[in-house]
Amino acid sequence: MVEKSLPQPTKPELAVLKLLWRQKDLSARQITDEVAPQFDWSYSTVRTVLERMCEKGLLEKRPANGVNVYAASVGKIALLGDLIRDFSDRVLELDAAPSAVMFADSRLLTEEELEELEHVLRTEGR
Amino acid sequence: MVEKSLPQPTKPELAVLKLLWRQKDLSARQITDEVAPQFDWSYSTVRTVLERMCEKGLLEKRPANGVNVYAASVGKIALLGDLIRDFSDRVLELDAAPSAVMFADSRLLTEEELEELEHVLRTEGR
DNA sequence: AGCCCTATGCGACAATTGTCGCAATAGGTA
DNA sequence: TACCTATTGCGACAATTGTCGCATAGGGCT
Repeated sequence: MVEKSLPQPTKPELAVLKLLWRQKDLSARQITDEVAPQFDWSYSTVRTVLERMCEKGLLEKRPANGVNVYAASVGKIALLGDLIRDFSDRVLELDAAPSAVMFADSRLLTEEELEELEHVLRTEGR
Repeated sequence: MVEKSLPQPTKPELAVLKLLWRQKDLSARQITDEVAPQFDWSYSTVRTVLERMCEKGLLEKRPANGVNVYAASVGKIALLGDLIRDFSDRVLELDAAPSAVMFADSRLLTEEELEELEHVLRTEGR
């Protein structure tokens, strides 16, 4: 099967994704309220970023209740797996991707997700 | 003391740094021979990247034997420490930076360097 | 001294990212 | 229905990165 390579998100893009992994279908306004403070961004800026993320296939936009809401279109585990592999490979030059137990206390992952991640790191291995 | 924040190198920049950590004072030609194949870059491109890295303070250029040679001006451990902290913090949202034993089989580090890294990860912690 | 090859300094251009503002429109409310 | 406010679709511009090519200056060899 074809391995689609996820685009590597920039810092703000990752922040948006994290938010949308927690709560999906948020409006631009809601997203702004959450992430703009951290980056010191205006509403306009956030909207542009959202738009571009849609073009890149990171998000999906859908009208609901009169406003557009956004949802992540890449999975959390899949993307994290990719990022971890890239980091361990390209930056650290490790022979094997680290085991997911290393991330046990990550605020991003539940128990199940951790196992899923472990699996991804093993199989998609390389 | 002032903590100077190292610039985050791009992928090709990191590749150049890795090379120069192994062998310092290489000419643009030598660097090209090493890294260009991986990125499929021309000599010109590599030179531009080197020049820009100097401007950013990642490298230093010095004439030697009639040609310019480049050397890394950021330390390997310092930069890796920064990258690891950023990744564990911003991407993985771990409470504590991982211990360096995790990188024991990194092709980049000797025993001593590993200890040094451990130290950096502990102290500069946060 | 003259020539040739290589290195260097510079300039150029496209794509991506960071960062907004504006004019028009759609929804909700008086 | 008329108005007010929030949303949207666009367009714009600067900085960074990716990606070279060219014209000139330097060194070494004959």
